[in-house]
Amino acid sequence: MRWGVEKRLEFIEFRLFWEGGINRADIVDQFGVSVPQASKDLTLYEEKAPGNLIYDKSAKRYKAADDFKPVFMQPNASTYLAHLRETNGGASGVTEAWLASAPEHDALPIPHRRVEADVLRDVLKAIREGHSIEVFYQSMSAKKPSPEWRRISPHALGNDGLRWHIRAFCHIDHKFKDFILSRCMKTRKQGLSGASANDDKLWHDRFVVALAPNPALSESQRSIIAQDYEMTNGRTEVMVRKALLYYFLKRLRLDVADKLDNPHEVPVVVANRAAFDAALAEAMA
Amino acid sequence: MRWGVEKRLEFIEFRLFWEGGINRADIVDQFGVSVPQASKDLTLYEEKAPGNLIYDKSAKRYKAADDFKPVFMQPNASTYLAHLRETNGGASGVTEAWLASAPEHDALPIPHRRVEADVLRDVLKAIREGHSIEVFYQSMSAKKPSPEWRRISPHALGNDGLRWHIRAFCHIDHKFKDFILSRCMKTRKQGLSGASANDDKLWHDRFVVALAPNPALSESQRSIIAQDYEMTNGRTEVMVRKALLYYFLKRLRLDVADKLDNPHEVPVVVANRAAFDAALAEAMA
DNA sequence: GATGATGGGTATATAAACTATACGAATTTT
DNA sequence: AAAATTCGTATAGTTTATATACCCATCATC
Repeated sequence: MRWGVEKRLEFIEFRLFWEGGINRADIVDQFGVSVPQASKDLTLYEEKAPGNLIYDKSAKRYKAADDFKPVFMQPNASTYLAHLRETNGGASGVTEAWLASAPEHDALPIPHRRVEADVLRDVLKAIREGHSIEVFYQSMSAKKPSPEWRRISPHALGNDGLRWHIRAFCHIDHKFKDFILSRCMKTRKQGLSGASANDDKLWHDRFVVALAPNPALSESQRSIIAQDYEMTNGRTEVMVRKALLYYFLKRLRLDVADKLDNPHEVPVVVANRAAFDAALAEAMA
Repeated sequence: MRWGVEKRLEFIEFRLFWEGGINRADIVDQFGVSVPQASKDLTLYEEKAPGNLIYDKSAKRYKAADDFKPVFMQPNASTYLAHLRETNGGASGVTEAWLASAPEHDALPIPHRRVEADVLRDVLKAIREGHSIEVFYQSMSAKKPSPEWRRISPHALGNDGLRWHIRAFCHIDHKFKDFILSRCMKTRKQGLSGASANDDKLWHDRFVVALAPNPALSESQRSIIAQDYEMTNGRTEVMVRKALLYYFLKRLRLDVADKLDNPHEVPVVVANRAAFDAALAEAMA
């Protein structure tokens, strides 16, 4: 079966599962095929996935059968929700509007300067080809009130939950650091790499964070949290790169749990705190 | 031009821009077309976007010209980064692997129970068709140590930055509330809606949060933050639904800024704090 | 400096996919 | 009862893609 046909069948199934029904017109709109072709696609889908399709004459619409069994996709809530989130942001670029009758929804607005496509493209190239590059970077350091050109040897990208960083060797400070992608305004001439990606110990080393339900919670609440995090024996372990450990602490509000927050707002605490603090100190050095 | 052809040209352009080069083999792998067809596609691309394509005989690979000008897509860093993030999570479902030579990357792991696809599907249906539904829900309330069936009339989905909520009228408490999607284990019989979506005042009302650079920062740092957030006159305004206001506070760590964090970790503070607190109190009532 | 492997281009005949157009049937709206 | 909508399907013709074949350039290896 050709790629285009396969995609259309996948689309039919996606709509059936997530939105409950589909039309010839939906297919025509999405793929720009003719009406007879859309008919054929629906017939073909019925052939490949017998019993999934029921035509509701009254609604003039195909509906998913009660015992609907997907064959062209694995229904995955995360995927659907990711699509939904993209819908929000607008400007989708490559992605299609697979979601027609999306529910009303909203995500927390995270205000931020946007990343320049050309900058990202050049950084990706430097990572791929293993060379250094100069970025016109706005540091937060008090000594550097205006942006300046800095040579870096990038080797990876990291996301701290709110924004993306470039993980790179800094040719000025002679060590590996994070550079916030949105603070890179321009790039210019490439050069030789200043360090091997393998030498970035904090990036490659991971610390195993042990999380346990907040002891300030009642026993029944703790057991709920244990289920929520799919814990075994009241523990769950999360591998976190040492370079991301600090952000992990902040994002999950693990630092304020016992001080400020209502216990039920901080569901989990770090169980191996001593080791965690040691690893964090190492990462911050 | 047919949809399939268009997609392949878009793919060629995507790879050229973000990964710097493309091969016949890439097209064959991605779309399952024959080798001669991939050749024709590349020729066609050159026709439609003259000058973008340069064949590097030595690397045996088409490369993007220096003055590459995309015609089939708008290069958008957010889109690329969203793709990258999906790569991390695995289990992509519908999305394709447009990224071949993705850079090394990692996102902060956010541990959580996964959402059941069937539950989400049923909730979406209830929202779409405007009826109520029973969910087997694990509340955090101390009075309800084990999950129980609750009838809700959902009307929207909300994301607090870490997880998705159902925004719904609760038939037990007779008010609109958030239900954490991953804590809904099962669903069962539909019923009549208990309230109109329009009556959810906290969902529809938005509060305009005024953000300003943290005054604890130096002047030069404040101006950097102002650029970062694309502020005008040292202010930026963010519209936040009152139902999400509390999460906004927590997620941006606006509550701990002055108490716990190093100023340069909390770049912005709320400028209209009195009004903010009033709106928050209203939302929490 | 011949040899083979690899990656690209192209020609031909054939097959599959798709369009345009047309017409008929079932159902709902007016 | 008439009009509109949505489906299905048939026909003839076009476009797209395949399979197969053969040629060319570059590069690594012997």
